[in-house]
Amino acid sequence: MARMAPAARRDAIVEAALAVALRKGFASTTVRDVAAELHCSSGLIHHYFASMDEVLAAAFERAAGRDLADTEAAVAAAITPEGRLSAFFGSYARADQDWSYQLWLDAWADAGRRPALGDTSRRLNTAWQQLMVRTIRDGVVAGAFRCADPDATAWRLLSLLDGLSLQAVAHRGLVDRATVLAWTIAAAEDELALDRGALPRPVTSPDAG
Amino acid sequence: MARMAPAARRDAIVEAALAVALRKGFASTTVRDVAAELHCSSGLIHHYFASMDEVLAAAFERAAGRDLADTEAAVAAAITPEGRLSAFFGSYARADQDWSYQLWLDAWADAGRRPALGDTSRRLNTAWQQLMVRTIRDGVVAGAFRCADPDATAWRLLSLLDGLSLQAVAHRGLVDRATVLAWTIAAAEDELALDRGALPRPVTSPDAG
DNA sequence: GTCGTTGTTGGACAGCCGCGCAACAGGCGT
DNA sequence: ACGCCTGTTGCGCGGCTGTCCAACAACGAC
Repeated sequence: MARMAPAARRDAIVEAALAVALRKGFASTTVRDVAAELHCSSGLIHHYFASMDEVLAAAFERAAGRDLADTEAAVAAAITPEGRLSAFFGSYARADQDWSYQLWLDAWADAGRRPALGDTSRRLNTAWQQLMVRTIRDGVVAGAFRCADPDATAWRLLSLLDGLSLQAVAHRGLVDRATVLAWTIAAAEDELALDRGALPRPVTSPDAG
Repeated sequence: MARMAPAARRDAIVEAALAVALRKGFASTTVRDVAAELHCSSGLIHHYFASMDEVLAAAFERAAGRDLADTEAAVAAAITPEGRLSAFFGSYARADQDWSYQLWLDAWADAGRRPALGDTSRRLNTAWQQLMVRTIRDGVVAGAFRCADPDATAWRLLSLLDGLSLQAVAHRGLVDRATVLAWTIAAAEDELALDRGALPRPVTSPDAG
């Protein structure tokens, strides 16, 4: 493999680790997988990271951070409060993100056993909830929503979304993705004192496989 | 290790696997761990189970099945439809059950990677949902609840409960257990066209640790 | 052009993993 | 008391893992 600047190489490693993790899951991503993805030797990974754990932690942070940024961008791009909230849900429940959501399942399961991963997971989960809190607050200020406790409402909607998504991903087919989205949006309409149908249904790609 | 009757030995293996899994998670529970827990040889486990996946599935089935039976008993013991539904929530969200819920997190995360565990998880999750469906239907027949689609309502309430419980267990302290219970009960009152406060608040033990 | 720094290699290593198997031993029917 | 049945052993296999390291090569400094 061609010689690279340290920063760029480090970046490429994280990116390759993420690509593999998205394909075959967090738990079974190995040093050799990452090396193969990068077409480099396995030793190179350890030249930049003290341990495989660090590689995976960096990959998780990047994946989750990127998803959050995507959702933030989708929310910011919408114009009305209703559109912003729908953009949040639509971005969160994207059909092509099964493996991305699997990363979260892994993180939640291991949070209690691996402190570093647990901290990252807690931090990013809270960031997601706070993004929804801001979206709701803006809507309340604009007079579009009515909500007594945006913080609590955000936790409830996010938890409903997580709980339903969990079934869709872990038990494929038990609950389908379009239903997850429709139910969550309906719940949001109830929480925010909106008429049924007030929140636009985001366009989603069809289920894969 | 002393000779045992096949049924008893099989039982002991499942119990040992469960003990280990509670300590270190399904993903990193190995044949040798279980053998050590039982003070027997690793070969013995494979004399009773075709694969490690089956051992873990059996262990999870036992733990989750026990919880389900407990909840069924609690539901059956209550008299009014409102009492039965509250008993369901109270039993599900018992404060001393962090370890039990951790098993569910592990099972959901590994469901996509271990077929037998995935099947068991799916089956028990559905059984839980069906228990809530029956509880709701009985209440509708008795005239206590109003619900157009008990099946959908059960999935929504269960998913909200799971999503909130997930935060309580994985990110200890972010959401506390009493809040999880209160929010879920309030959501149930909305779903079933009940007045606020119509569902009795179950008594729960205080948070541990 | 030469040298030194450093990104990169690829194999060695010890330690796990699930699984299978031949041998051992305890209890039961006879 | 004998022999059979079967629960039990513990080692070995192939394959995988993370980690380490001596050798190699590309690039910049001088």
